Amino acid sequence: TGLGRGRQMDACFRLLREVQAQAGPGRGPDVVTFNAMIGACLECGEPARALEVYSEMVSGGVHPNGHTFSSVLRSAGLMGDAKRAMGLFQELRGWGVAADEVTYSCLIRALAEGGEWEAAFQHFQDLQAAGGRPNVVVHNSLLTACERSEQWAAALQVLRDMQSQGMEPNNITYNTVLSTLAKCKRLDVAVELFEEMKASRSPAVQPDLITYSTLLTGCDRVGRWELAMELFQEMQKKGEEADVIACNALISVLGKGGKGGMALQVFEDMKSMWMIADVVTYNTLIRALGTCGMWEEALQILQDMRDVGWRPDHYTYVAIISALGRGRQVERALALFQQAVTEGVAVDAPMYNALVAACSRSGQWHWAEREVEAMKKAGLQPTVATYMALLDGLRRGAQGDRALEVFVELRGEAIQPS
RNA sequence: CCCCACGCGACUGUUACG
Repeated sequence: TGLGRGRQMDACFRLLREVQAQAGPGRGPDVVTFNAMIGACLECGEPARALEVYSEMVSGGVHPNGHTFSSVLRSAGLMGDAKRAMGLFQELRGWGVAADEVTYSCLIRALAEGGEWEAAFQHFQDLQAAGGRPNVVVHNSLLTACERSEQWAAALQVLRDMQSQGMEPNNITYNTVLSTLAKCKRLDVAVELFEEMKASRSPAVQPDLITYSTLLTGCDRVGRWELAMELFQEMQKKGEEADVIACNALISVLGKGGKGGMALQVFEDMKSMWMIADVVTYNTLIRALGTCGMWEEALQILQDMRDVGWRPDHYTYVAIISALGRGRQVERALALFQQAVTEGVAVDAPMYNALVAACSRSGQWHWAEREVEAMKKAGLQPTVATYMALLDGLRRGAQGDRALEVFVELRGEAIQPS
């Protein structure tokens, strides 16, 4: 466990093998040993290896227990593998292990990550039907399932059910519902719920830093930067100290609102508050500036980012290429794309899409065509966004016939036109 | 033998490709 927390996976495995080598009658790795190993794999961000250890454990005749299953269910969740999670839950039954609240929260969480919100509800109801009384955490996990699958009405219903059953929702409960509403662009409902939190008599329910950040994201989704600013100030007035995540969310919403200058100001304020701007901050700011047409400033921020020692990642490149595209700076966009390749940053569809869009916006439809070809050659399937960017270029270049051909082509690739 | 202790598990926010 200690080695796992210290991200020393290899050392964990060496230790496990050592224990196995010294195994004798009544001596050797037991459930707890294996559970600790599985937990260490999770700690190190290796859910697949966690599942391998589990297989090794059961094939070695060691009986898994409840802890084992919660960990392997979490592993399946991290891999977004709902099927596997359901299979593991069956295995738990086969071993005669009792499923408790932790087991259910992990199972529901795994189903959530796999997008299987209906299955999550099904298991939740099974638990209730079996006479179980899911606790707050299990409810919150179910809400996470709603959040991931963007089921805001279901999420609200879960909250109301909790209240009518006399179960005390906590901040996490409210924040998860708010996040669902934000994702579904229901800021109106979110604000109502926020008011409900403020009016709550429960000490466990009071808007916190996460509540405010969630609302900022909600504002971002619907382009309400003024409200976002108000909320941010209200938060500070209440003594909640803004963190990097909240500032990043604020920068994002300001960018979408066309307030590049204000976004830059937030960035400056962060520095004066000794806050460490992280990679997300830089990426968000670059995107914000790009959205506002401020590509020169965006390039400057990219430089600053490097100067302070951050490595641009693929979000950075997508943001900067798209910023340059908006500024009709194709050559620069192409150069930066090349740089991404040189630096070993994974080139994916979004990056090509931004590049194709940059070509198109600059009126270089034949370059756009060339990049789409390059994309295919790289083994990447063009997406709707790719075709939209390409069609935009053909439209600008008055290439009607070619546009029709491309349209037929995309239909043939079973791409759903918007 | 009993009691106790120790070791393993769960929930919320930030950068969406056109």
